[in-house]
Amino acid sequence: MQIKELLQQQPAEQEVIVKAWVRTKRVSSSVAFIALNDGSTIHNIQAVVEENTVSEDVLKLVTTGSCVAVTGKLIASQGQGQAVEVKVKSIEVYGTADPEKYPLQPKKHSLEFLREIAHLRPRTNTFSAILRVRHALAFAIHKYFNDNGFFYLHTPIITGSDAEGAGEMFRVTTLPAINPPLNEEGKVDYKEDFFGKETNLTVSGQLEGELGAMALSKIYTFGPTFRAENSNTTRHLAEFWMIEPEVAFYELIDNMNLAEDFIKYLVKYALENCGDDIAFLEKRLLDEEKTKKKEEQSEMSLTEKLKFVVENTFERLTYTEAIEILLNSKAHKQNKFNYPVQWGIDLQSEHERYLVEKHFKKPVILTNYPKEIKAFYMKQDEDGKTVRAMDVLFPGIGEIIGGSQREDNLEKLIQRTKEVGIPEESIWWYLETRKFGSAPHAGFGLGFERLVLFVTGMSNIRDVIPFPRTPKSAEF
RNA sequence: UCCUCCUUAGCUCAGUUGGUUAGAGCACAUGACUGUUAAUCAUGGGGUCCCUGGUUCAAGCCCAGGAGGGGGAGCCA
Repeated sequence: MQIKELLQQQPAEQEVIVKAWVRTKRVSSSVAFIALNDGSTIHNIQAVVEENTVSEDVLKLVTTGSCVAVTGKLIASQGQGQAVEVKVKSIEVYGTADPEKYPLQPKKHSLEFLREIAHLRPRTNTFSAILRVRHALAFAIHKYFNDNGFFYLHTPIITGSDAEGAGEMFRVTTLPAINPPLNEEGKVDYKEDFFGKETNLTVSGQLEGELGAMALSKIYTFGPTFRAENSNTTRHLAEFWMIEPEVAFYELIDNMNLAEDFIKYLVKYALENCGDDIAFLEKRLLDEEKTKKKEEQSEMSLTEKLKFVVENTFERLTYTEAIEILLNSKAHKQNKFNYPVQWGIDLQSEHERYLVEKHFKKPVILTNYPKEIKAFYMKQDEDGKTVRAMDVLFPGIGEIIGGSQREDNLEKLIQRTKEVGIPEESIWWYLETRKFGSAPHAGFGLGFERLVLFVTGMSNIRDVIPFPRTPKSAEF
């Protein structure tokens, strides 16, 4: 039985076996207490070893980090702090952990240090809580879509199109790194490569997702995504997970409604199903906040923040309206922005942060951006200047969703590909969806780790994925 | 990639103006203690001061280069 279940049992001296890792051991002359955790819950179960039940030699091997199977009786706890505990009959040690060498101590460790021991950090309270929340959110994503008539479409991880324009790509090749075959021009001859052409890891499943939506109407993808950008920030990974719904017959407004409903559902699901873990993370956050200056401390606790998102509507406004607000802001008038504000600029983090954290103090959906700063596939507005793009901006995280209604008019789409320099033949299959039975449709990409960041209240994206891949870092 | 800060015991960090044998808390080991909650108390062991080179009678401290890490920016999800 897992500890999560055991802690909910009525203690009636029934025999139980607990297989778990030792968190701490406290010994006095006649009794020893062992805190055990198997990752099923944030809570430990306490095993009580009374004198002469377990040999000294065995008890000596029970140290922080070791793995044991404890057999005993489940009884009501005599001490404070827990309802039940295990009165130990015997202990089998599965694996020892030399206390001189085991890096996790029963004390607070810095997140930076834990990142260096990513193979062991799931054994800490903080990371096991994060991983359970991460799981719950992933499950809720599938549940939401399934319950709403969406089909899970598996888009390829290896792609032959380099036209998505979402960022630098990782090359996939079986050609030798030294002396690869060359063509007549002296360049690498990809005709000799495994796929007979240049291939990369996907930067987005969207283009293929659209193909699915043009047949199944409502699809979503949820898979790993790769960007070879040299990004060194708290919100970027080289390998991350992205959710991309794509829906036929949806226009921008439907897309916004979906995005808002979807996020609220996920946050609510976490609140309802991960209460213990979120409570733990909230406490952790509170301790951390205490070390900060007063003005930097957040006004809301983690739970309050999550409830606030669930209970309030997201602010919706156009890019043009956002620029107006920025131009009329004190920050702009007092020259506080590092980047000047003007219609046509790509909004900088400081601008987004002003809108979300200072002006509206809630999630914001920005729409109808200038076409020059957005992707070629976004549907052009009637004014010829803007496109039906939408970004969902969250406090502390920035862009959590980027999406749009797609251009469904073949001529207009071809014209845009020409303007931005994408060769038609490289995405002929994408263009054909507009040639045969085209339909209005829309979709978006949600950064999974950014969502997990928000729900857990963590601040570095490397701490919400088990094994982060970032520039110069792919250990584990 | 740019800006900025950091690197001293297993962990978190202190280390004065460059000056003898580099410190603390926690962890760990040993002992004490009839029920603890990251137990408590006592004692003890533990150091390539990130690396390379330089300045100096003398470098953890100053200078140059490099490596690793944090935070911010850009790119985006």
